[in-house]
Amino acid sequence: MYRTHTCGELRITDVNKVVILAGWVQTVRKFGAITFIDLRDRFGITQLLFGEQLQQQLDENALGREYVIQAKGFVQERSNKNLNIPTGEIEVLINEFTILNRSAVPPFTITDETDGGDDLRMRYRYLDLRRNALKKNLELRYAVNRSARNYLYENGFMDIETPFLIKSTPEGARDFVVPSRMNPGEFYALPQSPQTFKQLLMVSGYDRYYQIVKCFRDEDLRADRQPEFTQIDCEMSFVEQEDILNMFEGLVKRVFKDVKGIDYEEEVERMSWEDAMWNYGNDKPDIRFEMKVANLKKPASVFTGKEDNASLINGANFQVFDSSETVVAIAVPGCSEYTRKQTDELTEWVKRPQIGMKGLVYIRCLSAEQAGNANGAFKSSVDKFYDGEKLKAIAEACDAKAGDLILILAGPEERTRKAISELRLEMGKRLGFRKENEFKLLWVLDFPLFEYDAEENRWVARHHPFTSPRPGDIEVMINNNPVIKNKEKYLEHPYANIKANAYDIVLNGNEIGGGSIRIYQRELQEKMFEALGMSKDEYMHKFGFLLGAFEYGAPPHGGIAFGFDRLCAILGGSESIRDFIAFPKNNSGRDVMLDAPGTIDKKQLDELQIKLDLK
RNA sequence: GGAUCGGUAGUUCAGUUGGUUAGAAUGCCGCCCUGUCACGGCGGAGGUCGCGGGUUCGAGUCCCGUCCGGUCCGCCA
Repeated sequence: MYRTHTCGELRITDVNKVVILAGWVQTVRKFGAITFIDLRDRFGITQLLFGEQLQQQLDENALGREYVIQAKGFVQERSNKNLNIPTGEIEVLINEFTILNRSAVPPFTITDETDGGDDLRMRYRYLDLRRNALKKNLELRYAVNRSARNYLYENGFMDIETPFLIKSTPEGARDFVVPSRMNPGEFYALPQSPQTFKQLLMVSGYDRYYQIVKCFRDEDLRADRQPEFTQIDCEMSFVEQEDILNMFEGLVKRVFKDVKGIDYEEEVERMSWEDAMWNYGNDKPDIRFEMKVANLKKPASVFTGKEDNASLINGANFQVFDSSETVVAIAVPGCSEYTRKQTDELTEWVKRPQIGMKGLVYIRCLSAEQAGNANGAFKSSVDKFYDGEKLKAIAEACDAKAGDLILILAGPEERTRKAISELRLEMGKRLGFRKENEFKLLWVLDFPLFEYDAEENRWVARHHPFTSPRPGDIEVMINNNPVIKNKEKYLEHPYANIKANAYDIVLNGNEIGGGSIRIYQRELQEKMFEALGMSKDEYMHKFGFLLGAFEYGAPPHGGIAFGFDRLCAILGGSESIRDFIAFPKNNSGRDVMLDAPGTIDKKQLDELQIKLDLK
């Protein structure tokens, strides 16, 4: 028997018990005739006390950090207690010990605040995983997993595995491919998601399917993006959007409860995609704080149902505003006393290449007290062009209050809207509005079904090609020719306004899941493929199996997929999903511990009949 | 594909306008220490300044190239 207890188990009530512990040496503290050793395993740390009679044996077999030892002794109350750890009231007075295995000196300290850099910790991931921080993350990940499975099980969902070796369907992300030895010259693709399989399962009648499943996309990485990642993939039959929203906000609430102990009682807010873009500049707004975008000017072709305030800023001979497609602003609360240095710093911030603005206009809304008069005052970087009255009108349009700092960006629609969204998030962060322990959910609905691809002059599916249009838009889709005759005026094409029967669930400004009600009729699915510019030959070749299945009684169905890694990261209060994956890849898609990917030998290539022709 | 920041002791970092023998902390090794828990004290070892080239009397420092790592843009239905 290696041990009678774990290193996190013993308490004051265990005093006088004879115990055997096994684990890793965390620290050795030697005091001449006695030695303390902190012994660590996954469950905790227990202090061992080696008395005088063992010192000679210790001198002959020096214990280094991370040595694996087994030690037998009896539990005694400490004379000096350490109330910072659960086992801190006791220690084990050791009679005998064995070194089970030695350890080389670790390249970094295995402590909560490690001295190791990212790269080093990745290369020695098996050591990094011994640290509390990563252990807590993986425990949290498992807790989310269990909570989701329990909820789905209780709601009649069934876990069904789907294959990893499937067919390449180059709509959307790039596939990872796997050569087939038995079928020379042919390749499997790894699934970007089990999308078509779960739809086929609905056709087969396996209503309420789920899977916590690896998905693969061969695209460039980010801190929150891995080439292989995990989804909670779900699908239901005989449902409409409302059923899905209820079922899966229930899932997230259950995870909050089980994992964080949070009762999320308020109703989950819902917002149209158009309102999200208009008010936040972003399709996944962080609604923990307000600071909504004020639309001072917009191009005529977008947000056709919305009104801007162009009359307030046009015609003042301020070229920047007059010549810009879009002028948007936010009123930052309580920042009217920003100094020139601070506004200059913000200007530099928006001019960084990632944001790409040419400059920043600000208006300081001084309170009566700050201005030293009864009415307050407005000080701006554009005082030359706008007098006090005009600035006041702009401030009102921005919903700014005395004491606010209005920040205004101007430029081309898409980039400027994105920039104001980034600026809003940055200011929210600086002002402490993005609280780590506050969680706010949001459904974003009514996405456009199509996006315009200027390079290929065609429509691409915003979500994926199996997403159905909103019920009212099905007719529009069927009755119109998808071909775009006038590139410049693609926004006037009927397809530009078709909305999808799709939904994203957003948590604190992060998309944690998304899904749609699917197309389940062959004719509409064919129309969709045509709309995306595919020939009949092409879509039959790629998706004939699905179209065939739709002819045999496909039920109405829809579903959702959650980004499991990202959900865990957010619940764990981290920006990076890598800390929540046991063995992640770096930002070049490499596993630096394995040094993968790697070359394969000639024999393997020959068997696959593959010849390399590297450029 | 592009931008940007970084690479100096085992590790995390500092290193001035280019100038003597490249420093600190921590870790490691040795000695001392009976109540520590970031133990303490004394001593010691430890460097191809990522790599290659260039400028210069002289390069960790400046220039060019390259490799590696971080972040971001494009991309990611």
